[in-house]
Amino acid sequence: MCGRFALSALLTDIAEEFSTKALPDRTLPVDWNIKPTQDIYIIKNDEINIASWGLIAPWSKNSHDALRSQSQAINARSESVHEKPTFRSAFRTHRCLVPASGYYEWATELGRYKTKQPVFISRDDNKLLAFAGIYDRWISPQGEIKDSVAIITRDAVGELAKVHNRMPLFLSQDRWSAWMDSSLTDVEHIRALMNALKPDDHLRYWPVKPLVNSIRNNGAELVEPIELGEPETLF
DNA sequence: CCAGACGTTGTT
DNA sequence: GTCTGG
DNA sequence: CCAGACGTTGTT
DNA sequence: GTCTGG
Repeated sequence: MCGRFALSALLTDIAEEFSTKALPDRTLPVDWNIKPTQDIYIIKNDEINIASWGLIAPWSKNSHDALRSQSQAINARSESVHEKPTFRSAFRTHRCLVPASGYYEWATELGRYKTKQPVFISRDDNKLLAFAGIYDRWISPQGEIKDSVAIITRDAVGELAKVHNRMPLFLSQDRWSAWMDSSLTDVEHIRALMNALKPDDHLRYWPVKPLVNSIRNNGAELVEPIELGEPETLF
């Protein structure tokens, strides 16, 4: 799954990597502990925008409902995103990418690490990760505009399955433009874009200190590899 | 018909 | 807003 | 995702 | 134990 991530690249680097022309009207600080409901960058076609992480249910009646609903919708399952009331409209017409330097996963019972051991996952080629996302715009009764976004997940594969049974859905560069093409509304066609040949291509991971657990902690030390005394090799 | 959910994760 | 369960 | 609250009264 | 907020 994906419930915490890092983005330490500068806006100009993100723009270069995703070939975007338009930049947002403000800059977000680099952050090694990005959490749900926080503002993050999203990429839609050739522009970078800012949206709050966690999709606001379209029928939310006030800002409090909106906050609560988005805390519950930070991820959308790729298997069902096209039919869930909260997500289906955004899935049809508001697809985006979410750039990340890497993300955190907490090991689960059957994996290679002790349960709750945080692990940092990133690319082995220093490129940014591109999570598949869906966003939507919600307007409060007071007229406040809130853009929000959810990250799509799938079954974990390969090495990553030894850490956790779910992982974010990554889109390879050759699918970016089709994914972000809002004129593409055929649901089955869109769904087909989520079938990656190598869902874990270029990924690597290592255990990190539990500093990331608290949202009050931040800094590059959160992603530093650590040595674990006696790794449990169950495979 | 109205009321209440609408989401994901992991764990049992 | 729309669907499901009662 | 994890951490932290989970309650009421009266007073400022 | 479960929900909410960040």
